[in-house]
Amino acid sequence: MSKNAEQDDKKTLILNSAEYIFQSKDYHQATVEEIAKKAGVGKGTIYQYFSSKQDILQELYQKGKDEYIKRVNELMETAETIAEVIGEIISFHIDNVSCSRIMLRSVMHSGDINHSQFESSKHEIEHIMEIMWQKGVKSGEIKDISQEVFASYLIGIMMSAMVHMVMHKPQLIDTEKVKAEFKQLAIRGLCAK
Amino acid sequence: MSKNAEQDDKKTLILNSAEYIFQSKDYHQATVEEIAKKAGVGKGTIYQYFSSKQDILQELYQKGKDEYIKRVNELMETAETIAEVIGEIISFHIDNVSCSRIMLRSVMHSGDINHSQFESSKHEIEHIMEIMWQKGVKSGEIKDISQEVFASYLIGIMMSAMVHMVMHKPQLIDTEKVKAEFKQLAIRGLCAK
Amino acid sequence: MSKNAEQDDKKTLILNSAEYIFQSKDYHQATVEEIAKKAGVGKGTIYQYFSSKQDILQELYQKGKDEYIKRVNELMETAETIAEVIGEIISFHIDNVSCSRIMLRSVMHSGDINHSQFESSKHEIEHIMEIMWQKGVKSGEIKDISQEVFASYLIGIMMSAMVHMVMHKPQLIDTEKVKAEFKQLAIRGLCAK
Amino acid sequence: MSKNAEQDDKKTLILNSAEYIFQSKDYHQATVEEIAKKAGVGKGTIYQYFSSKQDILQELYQKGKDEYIKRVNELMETAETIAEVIGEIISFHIDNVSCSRIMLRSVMHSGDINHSQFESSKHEIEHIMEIMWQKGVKSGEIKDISQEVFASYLIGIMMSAMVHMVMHKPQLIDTEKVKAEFKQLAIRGLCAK
DNA sequence: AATGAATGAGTCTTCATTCAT
DNA sequence: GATGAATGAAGACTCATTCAT
Repeated sequence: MSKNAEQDDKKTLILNSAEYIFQSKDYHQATVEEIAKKAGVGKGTIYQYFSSKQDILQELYQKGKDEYIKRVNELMETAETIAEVIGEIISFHIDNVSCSRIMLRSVMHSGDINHSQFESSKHEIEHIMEIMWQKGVKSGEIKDISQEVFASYLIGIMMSAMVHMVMHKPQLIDTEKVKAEFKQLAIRGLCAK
Repeated sequence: MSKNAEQDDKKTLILNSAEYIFQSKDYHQATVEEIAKKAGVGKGTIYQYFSSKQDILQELYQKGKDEYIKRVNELMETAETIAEVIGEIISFHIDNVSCSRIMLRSVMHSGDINHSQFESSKHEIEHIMEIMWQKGVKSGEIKDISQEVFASYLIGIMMSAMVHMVMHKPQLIDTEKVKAEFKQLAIRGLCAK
Repeated sequence: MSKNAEQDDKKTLILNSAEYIFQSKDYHQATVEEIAKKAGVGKGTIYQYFSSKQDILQELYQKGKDEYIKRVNELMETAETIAEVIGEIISFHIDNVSCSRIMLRSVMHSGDINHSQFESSKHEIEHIMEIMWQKGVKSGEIKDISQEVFASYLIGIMMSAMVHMVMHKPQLIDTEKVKAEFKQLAIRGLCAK
Repeated sequence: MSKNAEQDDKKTLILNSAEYIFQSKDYHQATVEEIAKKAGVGKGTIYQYFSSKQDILQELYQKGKDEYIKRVNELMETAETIAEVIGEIISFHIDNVSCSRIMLRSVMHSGDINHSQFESSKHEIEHIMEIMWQKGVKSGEIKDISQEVFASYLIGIMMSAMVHMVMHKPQLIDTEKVKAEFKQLAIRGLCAK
């Protein structure tokens, strides 16, 4: 394995550890030491891969958002209707709770995330949603919903799916049934018959 | 003004100041000194009305939740259909962004709020949603949505509304138009024709 | 009752309250509020009779010491032998534990007491002990003990008595028996046969 | 020097610094910052070796008491008479003023020391004094002093030796002469002829 | 004169970050 | 490169003291 690959491995290791810790703890409640311990490295090592604690959150957020955007773009290319796209996005959120959680946190304490970075990814997400909205309007699926409300609504549905997963014990949830219900709700709301 | 009223005034003053600060800042990012300064009182004064920083958050949360439950109960008594109830709830959230924000924060860092208090109010909210759901099922408005998903969805709509208010500059929003759109989305999603 | 007498009463009230509190608590652990509450007066009232918290301790110490010096001087005039004087002093300490306690505290954290005041009362006590020592040497009761050690020893005996009273539950102590034993110890030690 | 030894060194360094500070200041008057400065380390370093300010006092007390008990036990094994033991203990106290001081403080503000720890060491000391008393009674040295008073007396003598050292400038004291006098006093008091 | 609400200086304690090994 | 001991800035909280009523 090359030098570079090794480095990437350790960085990923720390990032995964941070993701795990941030799942149960606030950014301010999680300590760098804790993240280091979970990753099985020394506290100082963290600072060889990240310039600060903030930076870990930034990269985590960036990574999550990039994967997300990529995924949604793929969906948009293959899907016929936006009903289908929305259905897939909801599935994605239910299957990847931790990803949603990070994104949700970002909205809440955007203070912890570099402002300009937050703004730029906000635009990125708004852009993708604009495209979805245009597609829906063109296909006749969306009739009476403004672009702005469409975007907020979609985010809210994702949040509610996430809240659902967080509030109920995972083992008691029939994931497939929940996915189906949420899809129906979302699509029925958006797409006027 | 009586002694008691004065005391309530100062407590309310601090509570309002805290509410304002917590709007733009995380619990951990907001400092007691900051809250005091915003309220125009000394640091020590805070501790005459609250036992700790946590206590401020608790009371804020409690107050917000109590007002909310009271409001929803009132709505349920007067409204004819749950469509109407839901419409009013959405209006409420759009008009009282800070209230939603506090509630949303509670879900995110429930760690900052006394656990048993959080659990008990979770039950309270679940209970009220159960009643709404039953009402909707009885009236035939809700047909194919399970109670759990109904609750999560409703929370999601509220979040959507909140996200919308947070993401866009208040002065650029046509509040009444936004309300109408969100109501339509919610009711169309929930209430099968 | 005259104005002056009333004033003295309230001052004494506070002083007694402070004495009671300082019995179970350190100077720094006892709060002014606590002393006020015990005395049944407002916190602010304390500052009408004392310039500071320190001042309360000073006066308490002064009062205790003055009473003590007065008492010992009386004893010296009436007693025939210093054995008798010492016996009476020990009785006094066993009967007035709180007084001893204050004095002992003074030695320990002399930092809490105004330095020059402490020095001056130290001299006062040394002076009275010098007189006792001279009396004992003259009467032949003391033969081979230097004046300095005599003073320290006497203080030690008092401390012993106090420690005894502090360490054992008061109700389990046969006060008269304890007095007799301590007297015997002290006199036998000091007064060579 | 090994890692472990280094660590012990720094802990000891802090402990010594604290011992020095507590000599002239009350527990509450001494600040952690002061202890750190005296030890030549940062404030934060203290908390790598001690969990709290209290913990420093506890360890200091524990250490002093352990050394003391060990020393007295050694003396009891080698000494022929308890007169000899007592003499040695007095010498020890005069030579180790700071140790006595810590012990004396413990009696005074036992509130600053963990209660159960205080109780357990009280029993330890009482136990050792019980053995001394039994030895003295068996050898005929102690005739008419009860065990409880014997213990208090011995503690008092130690205190008086300590007070003597504290009250007089060290350089003006003829240590050997003082030791001899205190021994004579103590033994003559306890051991009836 | 009496009060207690208001205050902020002073403390302990935490934790992100640095740096010598 | 990896480490974790050392650090001090920052923050919650206490309490003696003041002062308006």
